[in-house]
This record gives sequence, C-alpha cells and structure tokens, in this order.
Amino acid sequence: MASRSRVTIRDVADRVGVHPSTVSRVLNPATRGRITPEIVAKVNAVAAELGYRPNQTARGLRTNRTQTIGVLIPDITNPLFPPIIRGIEDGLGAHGYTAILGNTDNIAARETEAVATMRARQVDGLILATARRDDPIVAECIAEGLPLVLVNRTADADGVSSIVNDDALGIALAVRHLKTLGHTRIAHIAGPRSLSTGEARRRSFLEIIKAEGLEADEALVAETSAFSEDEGLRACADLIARDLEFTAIVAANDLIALGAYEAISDAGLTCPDDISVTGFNDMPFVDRLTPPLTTVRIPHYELGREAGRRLVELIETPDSPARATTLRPELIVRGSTVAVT
Amino acid sequence: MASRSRVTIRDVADRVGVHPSTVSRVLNPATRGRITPEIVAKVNAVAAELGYRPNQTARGLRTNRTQTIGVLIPDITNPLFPPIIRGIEDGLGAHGYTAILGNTDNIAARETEAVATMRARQVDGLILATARRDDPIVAECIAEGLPLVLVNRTADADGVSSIVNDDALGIALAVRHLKTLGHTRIAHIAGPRSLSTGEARRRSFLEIIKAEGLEADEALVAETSAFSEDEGLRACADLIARDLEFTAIVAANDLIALGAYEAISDAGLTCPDDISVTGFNDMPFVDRLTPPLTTVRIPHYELGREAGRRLVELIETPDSPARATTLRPELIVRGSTVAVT
DNA sequence: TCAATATGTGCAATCGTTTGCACAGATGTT
DNA sequence: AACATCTGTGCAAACGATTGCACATATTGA
Repeated sequence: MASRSRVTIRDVADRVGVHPSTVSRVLNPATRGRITPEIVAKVNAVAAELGYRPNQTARGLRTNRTQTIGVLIPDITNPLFPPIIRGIEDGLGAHGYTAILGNTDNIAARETEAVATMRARQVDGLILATARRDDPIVAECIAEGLPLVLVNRTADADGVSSIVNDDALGIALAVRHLKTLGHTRIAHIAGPRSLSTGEARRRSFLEIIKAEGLEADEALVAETSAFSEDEGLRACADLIARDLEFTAIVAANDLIALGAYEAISDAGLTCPDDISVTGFNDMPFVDRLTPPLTTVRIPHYELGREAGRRLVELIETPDSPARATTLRPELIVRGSTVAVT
Repeated sequence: MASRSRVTIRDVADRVGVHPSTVSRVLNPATRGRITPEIVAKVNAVAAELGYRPNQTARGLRTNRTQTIGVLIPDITNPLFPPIIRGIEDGLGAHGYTAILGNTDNIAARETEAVATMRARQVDGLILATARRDDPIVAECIAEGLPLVLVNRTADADGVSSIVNDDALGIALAVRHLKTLGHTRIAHIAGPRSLSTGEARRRSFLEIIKAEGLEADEALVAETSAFSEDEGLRACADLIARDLEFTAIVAANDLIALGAYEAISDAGLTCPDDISVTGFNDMPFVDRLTPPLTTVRIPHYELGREAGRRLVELIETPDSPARATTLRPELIVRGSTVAVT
C-alpha cells in the first residue's frame, strides 16, 4: 500500500542475480573494491533504476551507528541559536550526519529528559549549547564515553571538547574602543556567573580594565541572574541610582544592553550622549535600534559549524583528544558609543 | 566499553526470569493488561533498576514506525521560523515524536535531497514550511501516501492538510485600520505570486479595497520576486517614483515593510507623516524600529503546534481526512500608521 | 466431572542491513 | 606438478525489539 521504502537490498540482489551481501558491499565504498567491476556497475544500475535507498534504521541496528546526533539548546526562538544550529547542520551534513534538536528552556529536568530520549534513539554523539559550568550531563557523557562537544558555552570539567567565542578578546575590543573614545570610568553589567560566558566576560573585564590602566572600581560591576532585557534594566537602573559617575557601560550581551537603553532613558538620560553602551553577540536588528548598538560580533555560524565538524571527528577517529577551541569575535562600531565631551 | 544502551530487553528478562516477549508486553501499555500484575511490577522494577531504555532503532525496524518526522524549512535563521519549529516540536513531543530539520534555502534541489535523506531515515511523516503553490514534493507525498502537513504556506493541490494564517483577515485588519485613519489611496507591495502567502494577500487586498469602497487602482499594487528587504526597497521606490499619490502602504510582510521604510526615507519623505506603513508577521524587534511597525501578528507558534498535532493525527488514525485550517491573526498598532492630516 | 473457553507466557520468525567466515576457482611459487 | 595464496562471492548469524501462534494451566459452564 503506502510504498514507503518499498525496495530493499534483496530486491536489488534478486534482480541482479547476486547475493544481498554483494549488493551491500558494492554500496559501501570501503568494500566496493573487492567486487568485480562488472557486477559493481550492474548493481549500481539496478539500484538506481529501482530507486533503492538503504534503510538507515536497519543499518543503524546492525552497525550501532545511527548517523544521528542530538543537539540541546535552551530555546530556538532566542535569535542567538538559529545561526549556531544552521552551522551545526552544515558541519554535520557534509558527513551524512543529521541532527535532532531539543529545546530545554534552561530547565535541568528537561535537559536530562531530552538526553534520555536522544539516547533511546541511539544518537552517535551530543552537542550541547546549554552547558552550565558545572553540568551533570557533561559529566555523564564523559563517564559513559558518549562523544560530546560543547558550543557557545563551555563547562569547567576538563577532557571535554568545546567551541566557544574568545570572550576575553571581545571584552578587550569593547573596552579599548571605549578607552580610545576617552572613557575612563566604565561599568560592566555582567551575566550569570553560573554560565561560562557570564563568568569569562566578567573576569576579562576586570583584567582588561587593570591592564589598560583604567579605573578599577568593583562597584562598577553589576550582577544579573539572567542574560535578559529585564535583568539588564534592573541592574542598570541600580548602577545609575548609585551615582557612580561612569560614562560607559559594557553589557555582557545585547539583551542586557537593551535593558540598559531603557534604564538610561527612564532616568532621563540619553544614550550615547550621557552614557555609551556596548553589547555582545550582534543579534539581528540591533543595527536598527535607536541608537544602533555598538557590539561584539560572535561568529555564531562558525561556532556551530566547527562544533559539528569536531563531533564528527570525535566519533570517527576513536581517540582523538578533547580540545577547547576559541573563535575570534569582531567589534562592530555603531551609534551607541561616542567620545566623551 | 562505551556503555551506550548497554541494557537490552533480554537483560531485563533474564534478571526477572521471564521471556523477552513478556518484558516487551509489559512495556507496551496496550498489551500490559495481559500480563500478571505481579510480573508487571517485577519487570518495571528491574527495568528501572537497570535503567533500561528501549532501543528505538530496533523497534523502528520491526514496527516500521520511527516516531520521527521530517520538517523542511527554508532557513532557520529567518526569524519567522523558530517559533513555528518550536510549536511543531511541542505539538509532536507530547506524543513521543521527534523532528529532524532540513534547511533548504528555497532551492528545489535541496528540498528533494532533504526529503530523500529523511525517507532513508524512515520518517513517519513530513511537515513542509517550504511549499510552493505548485510543489512536486507535495505531489510525491500524496502519491506515495506519506503523511504530510503544510504549515505557514500551502499548496494548490487538494487533499492536503495545511495550517496557515488567515491572510484575508490579516489584510482586512490592516486595510480597515488605515481606512479608519482616513486613508483612501492605499498601495500594496505584494509578495511573490508563486507562494500561497504572496498570492493570497495580494488577492485579499484587492477584494477588501473594493469591499470597503476605497480607490481600487491596480497601479497601486507593486510586485516583488521575494519577501525581502531589498525587494521591498526596490518596489517601494518604484511606487514613489510613479507619483501615484498614495498615503499608505500595506506591505506583504515585515521585511518588505523595512525596505519601504528605506525607500521612503531615501525619497526625502518620512514614515508615518508622509506615508503610513503596515507590515505582516510581527517579527521580533519590529517594535524597536523607528517608527515601531504597525503589523499583523501571525500566531506562528500555534501554527507549528497545530501542524505537529495534525500530523500525529494523520499518522495514527489511518484515514483521517485532509483539512485546511486557518488561524486568526491580530493587528498590532504601533507608530508607523497615523491619521491623514 | 468433563469438555469448552480464557488466560498468561513462551517460541520463533521477522524487520533490512552488515560482516566474519567458508569456499571454489584462479593465480602464483617452487 | 603440487602446494600456497589470492580473489570474489555466498552463507548465515547477528543487531534488539515486536507479535502471531502455540501451548500449558486455570476457569467456567453444563
């Protein structure tokens, strides 16, 4: 009836007059050389004629390799992640791998549940964009030998492969840019310290401020509990209320910068005339804001693509070592930063 | 070694002292009733203790059902699609189905390729967000009896299930809103007529204009070859150059509206003072533009969720009929539309 | 009390591939 | 000429689950 995957390897074999195993060997590039060229040609012709497509499910059962990998992300509707996912699929796809996605909303229970269903589906490996610095899933994968790559965020555990942005460089670019514009008292609205990105940017900020000989006042670092606009608004309003005399803000990401925009205007000030602001990520449309946001562009697509490639490498070459890779960001100067007057 | 899915149904069976088939029956809710409650309890306990998870690959081979469905989208980095995908996954997930994604960039060859690999993976059905009005993949699925749901866009073929926005209503909301503001000469920048959304919005626009007794001048409809900012810019510049004396533009989507913004300002005019503009979609951040965009909000998440649910229905109840469903959009009034002076 | 029916479980085939092993015939070596 | 080695292909056993069928045993009806 519904002719899903009608034609099997046996159909091809019968039609050619050989054994199914011969067809299998022809179709596998590694064993094709062992078969008479004439038969190879015939099998290929018949396979094409019949529209034969190997049943991946059966192959997966036999080989214990599904060519499928699981990808955990917090939320696909966060504009950060689509380019990463696209990169992952392109990085994997070149090798015949396919991704299945799980949105976890940063909820630990959903993460473990998603990993469980992915493992039931016999994924060959996992890419996590959800890692916390201390993440039980990372520990579990390492313990069980399931190939794993972290992307965007990393974890504290060692022996794990990761592809992340060079946050130290990104923060340095932002701080030096502001310094060039004459800013000396620069505030930082940090992200959650439980995430590697929040922690790394915060630490880098303090280091760069010192290295550049700017005013290192710990009071100028505000904390948030999430990379969100609301938290940015709250933290920035705090900073302003404390009368700290800063002229610029380095926000830990674009959403926090958006919140800062609001807090600044709520306080009757304007950006960039009273306070310059830099973001982090270069999300879509931040070039359309008023003022257009000066921000650090993370190569999200490339992060994803590298993660995909790295995972394939991990799967196909058994004991390739774990490596932590960083990719270089770029400062995009727009209208939210100006020279102090 | 790498203890992936170590424990099989046989391990559980041996430990309990029953046959694997008994374990299988316990684990299947439909057959559980046929087994002695005492054994059911024991099997469940041992399965939990051993951390048994059925191997979906093996199950899929035997049952010819993989609980996997394929989703084709043009490009995940287009902000339109993430909420749809999220909706699809939520609509499917409730029933244990998982999605695999394929980005096709609207390239027909990639679409057929993606469908081929999905079918090799024995997907139980397909959701297409890529449908053209005349789409060979749609025809193929219908011919082969592969369950199929179209989302966001539909096709002309009948006998196909689809979940789309009520474009006629959306356009009517925009036009009536502009009429209320006193506009009488309203232009439309249409989308590609090869896509159901482009065609439906265009047709609805002409109908509503007549129905509302506004000036029905076909010259006021501009054509584009893509739902893109560039095309919107070009088409809008054309309209302006032709001196047609319109005071408002209904754009076929938000990106086209963005292009119109540019064309208007390029022409030395301003939106909304000289020309009011409405969009379609309510993409993220269009509320942050200057001016914030008045637009028609499409319930993207709900479109996706319904598509997921519908597909499950199609798969699980063999001859459920194909239905075309429309969901109601909502007008979001912001700053890009004002009363004529 | 005996035959008829239910009930619970085991047996074994099956899904479509892959792959170690065997083996016949060809080729090479001495 | 006899033996060893290759080559190319077939055979059959997996992989881990599901499920029609068979068959004991328990239950029911008369």
